[in-house]
Amino acid sequence: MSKKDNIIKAATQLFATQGFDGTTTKQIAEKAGATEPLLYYHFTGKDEIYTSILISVHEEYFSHLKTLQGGTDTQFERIENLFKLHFQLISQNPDEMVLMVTSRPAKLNDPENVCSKNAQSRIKRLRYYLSNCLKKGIKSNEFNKLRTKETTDTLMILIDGILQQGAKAKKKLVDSIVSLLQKSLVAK
Amino acid sequence: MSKKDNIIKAATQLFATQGFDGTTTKQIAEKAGATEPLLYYHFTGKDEIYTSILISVHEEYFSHLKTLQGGTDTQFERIENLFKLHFQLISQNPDEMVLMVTSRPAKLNDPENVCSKNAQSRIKRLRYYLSNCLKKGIKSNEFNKLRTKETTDTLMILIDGILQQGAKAKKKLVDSIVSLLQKSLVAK
Amino acid sequence: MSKKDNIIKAATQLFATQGFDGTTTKQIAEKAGATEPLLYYHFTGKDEIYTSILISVHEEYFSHLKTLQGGTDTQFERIENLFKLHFQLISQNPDEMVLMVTSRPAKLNDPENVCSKNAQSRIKRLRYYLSNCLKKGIKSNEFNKLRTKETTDTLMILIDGILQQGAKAKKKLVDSIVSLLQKSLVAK
Amino acid sequence: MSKKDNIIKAATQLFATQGFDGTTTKQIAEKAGATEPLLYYHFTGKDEIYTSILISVHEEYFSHLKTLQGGTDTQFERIENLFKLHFQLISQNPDEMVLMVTSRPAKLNDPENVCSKNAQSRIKRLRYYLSNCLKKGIKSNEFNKLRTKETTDTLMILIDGILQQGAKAKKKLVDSIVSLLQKSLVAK
DNA sequence: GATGAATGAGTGTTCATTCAT
DNA sequence: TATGAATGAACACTCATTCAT
Repeated sequence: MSKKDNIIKAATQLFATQGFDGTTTKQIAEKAGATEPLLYYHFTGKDEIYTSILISVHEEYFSHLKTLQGGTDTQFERIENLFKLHFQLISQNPDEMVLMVTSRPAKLNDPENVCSKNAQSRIKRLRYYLSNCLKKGIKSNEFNKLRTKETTDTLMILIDGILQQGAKAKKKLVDSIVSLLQKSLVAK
Repeated sequence: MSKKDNIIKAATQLFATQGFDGTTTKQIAEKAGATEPLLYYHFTGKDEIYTSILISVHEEYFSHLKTLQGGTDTQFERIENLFKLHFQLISQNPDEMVLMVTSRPAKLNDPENVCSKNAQSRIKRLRYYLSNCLKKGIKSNEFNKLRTKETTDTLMILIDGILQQGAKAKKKLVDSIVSLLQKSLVAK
Repeated sequence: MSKKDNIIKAATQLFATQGFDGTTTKQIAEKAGATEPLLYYHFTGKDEIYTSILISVHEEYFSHLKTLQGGTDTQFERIENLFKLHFQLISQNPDEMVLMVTSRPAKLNDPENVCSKNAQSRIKRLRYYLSNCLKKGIKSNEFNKLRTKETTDTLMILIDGILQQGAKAKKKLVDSIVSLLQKSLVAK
Repeated sequence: MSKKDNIIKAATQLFATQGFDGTTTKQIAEKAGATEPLLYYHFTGKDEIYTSILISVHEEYFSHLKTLQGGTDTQFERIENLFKLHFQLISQNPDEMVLMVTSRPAKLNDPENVCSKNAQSRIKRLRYYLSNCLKKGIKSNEFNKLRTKETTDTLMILIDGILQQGAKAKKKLVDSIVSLLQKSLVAK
C-alpha cells in the first residue's frame, strides 16, 4: 500500500473517531507512518484530505445505491433492500460511513462546499428512493395510508441511526427495524 | 442576566453548532460580551465550561424524565409520552439537547468522565423505561410479541434522531413516528 | 519603554537591515525581549507590524515636509532646505528612512496597499515641491532653462540616494551635492 | 535554450522582482519549466544560483567597463561615456542590473562572500574611474575645483539611481543628468 | 468581578534540500 | 539529465491558560 493510501486510511480513522477539528496533521502523519510535509505533497492541506475522503466515500456510496434500482420487488422489499444495503456498508466500511453521516466541521459546512453538496445529494437520492417506494406502495394498496413526507423522514432517521452506530451495528437490529416497519407500513 | 450566564449561553450555542474542538475560548468570550480571563474566573477552563453545561443539561433532562413515571396510562401511552417529552425538550432547548446527543470530543470521552457517565446514565434510564414498557405491554398482550432489546434500540435511535434535528424538529414528524409505532407495536 | 515599542523598534531595525522576507517573527520577538505570541497580541501579524511601521514613518516624514512650505527663500534655498531636511532625517532615523525608500516586498506591493499609497504620495509631494521650485526659478530667471521633468527625476534620485546610505550618510556629501546643484541650476 | 539557461533566466527575473528571500526554489523551477531537483543537479543550492548569476553579471559588466578605458576624450566625455554605458546596460539587461545594485540578502552579505567582493570591486573600479577623471580634469583646468571624494560619491549615486530604475529608465533622463553635470563640473 | 498583557505548547503549512530511480 | 517521493528544520500563527492589577 502506498504512503498516500496510508495517509487516507489513517485520516479516515482519525476523522471518524475524533472529528475534523479534533484531529491534527501530526496525528495523521504518525498513524500513516509518514511525515507531515508528505501530507502536503499529496494534498493541498488538511481540508483537502478530509474533502477528498468524503468525495470518494460518496462516490462509492452512490455506486452502491444505483445497484438497488429496478427489479420486480414489492415496494416493501425495495425499502428492506435499502436497509440491508446500509447495514452491509456500515459493516464493511464503518469509518467511512460514520464520516459520511457525521456533521461537517463549521468551516467546511457552507452549502457551496463539495462535502455539503454530496451530503445534500445523498439525502435527496435517499428521500427520492424512499418516498417513491412509499407513494407507489400506497397507490397499489401494498401500504397503509400514511404521510409520505414524515414517513420518509422517519426512515431516514432510522438509516442514519444505523450508520451512526459504526462497527457496533448489528444485523439483528436491522432485522428488527425491518420487521417493525413491515407491521406499520404494509396493509393487512 | 449575569456574565456567567452569558458565558454559559454563548458556549452552549457554539459547542452545539461548531463542536467542542471547533470552538475557541476567544469565540466564547466574544459572543458572551466578556474577556477570556473572565472565563477562567468562573470556570477552571474550557473543559469545565463544557462539562458543567452538560451536567446541568442532564440534571434538567433527568428531572423531566422523572415526571413521566407513574400514571394509569397504557404502555403505549407511556412510550408516546416519552416521545412527546423529547419533542418538547428539543423545541424549548435545541442547543442543549443537540449538545447532549452529540458525540463527545475525544479528550472528554473516557468512561470515567462525568460527561460519559451522565450519557451512560441517560441511555440506561431511557432503555430501562422503554424496555419496561415493552415487556409489560407484551406480557399484558397490549403489544405484539417482539424482541425487546432490538426494539428498545430502535426506539432509542428514533428518539436521538429527533433530538439531533435540533430546532428543525417538527411536531408532525413526532406524530407520524408515534402512529407508525402504534401500528407496529400495539396488537390488534 | 513598553514591550509594544520594543517590538516596533526591533522590527524596524531588522526590516531595514534584512528586508521583510529576510526577517522572521522569531527574530523580532527575541530582539524585542518578547515572545512570538505577543507580536500577535499587539498586531494582527507580521504584515501589520511592517505596515504600521511604514505608516507612522510616513506620518512623521510628511509632518516634516510641511515645515518646509512658505518662507521668503529663493527657489534654490528651498531645494537646499529639502536636501538638508533629508540629511537631518536620515541622521536621526536611519532605519526608518532606509525602510521608507527600500523596495516593498512583493506581497505588500500592490497599488491598493497602504504602504504603496504612502510611497506614491511621498513621491508625488516631493515631485510637486521640486518641480514647483524649478518652474518658479526658471520663470524668475533664478535658474537656467532646463527640462523640469527630468531635472526633478534627477533630484529625486539624489535625495533617495542619500537616504539609502542610512547611518553612513555624511554632511559633507550633502553639501557637495548642494554646491554641485547650485552650479548647474542657478543662472549666472 | 537549455533548461539550465531557463533556470538562470527565471531566477534572475524572480530575484530582481521579489528579492532573494522572497523567491522560492519552487517558483524558480516552475517559471523555468523544470522541477526542483533539477535545480540541485545544476547548482549546489539556491545560494549558488544567486551567486553564480551575480558572478556572471559582474563578469559581463566588468568587460563592458574595460572598453571605456583609453581614448583621446576629454575627462567630461569619459564621464559622459560611463553614464551612457550604464544606460545601455540597464536598457539591455534590466533584471541583471537591478540585481547587481540591489542590496544583498543578509545571509550572503558577509565581506568574504564572492557577491560582496564583486560588489566591492565594482564600487572600487567605478570610483577609481570617476575620481581619476575628476582629478585629471581638475588638474588640466577642464573642471572646476571641487571635492573629489564627495563628487565621486554623488556620481555613484546618480549611476546606481539610474540602474535602480530598471526597464523604466529613460534616455532623456540620462541626457539631462549629463547636461546638468556639464554645467556643474566643466569650468567656463 | 474584571481586564490588559503575556506565554508555553502546539497548529497547519512551507522551506530548501535529498533520495531512489 | 531528469523526476516523483520524501524529509528536517523552520515558518507565521493560534491555542488554552496565567499573571499582575
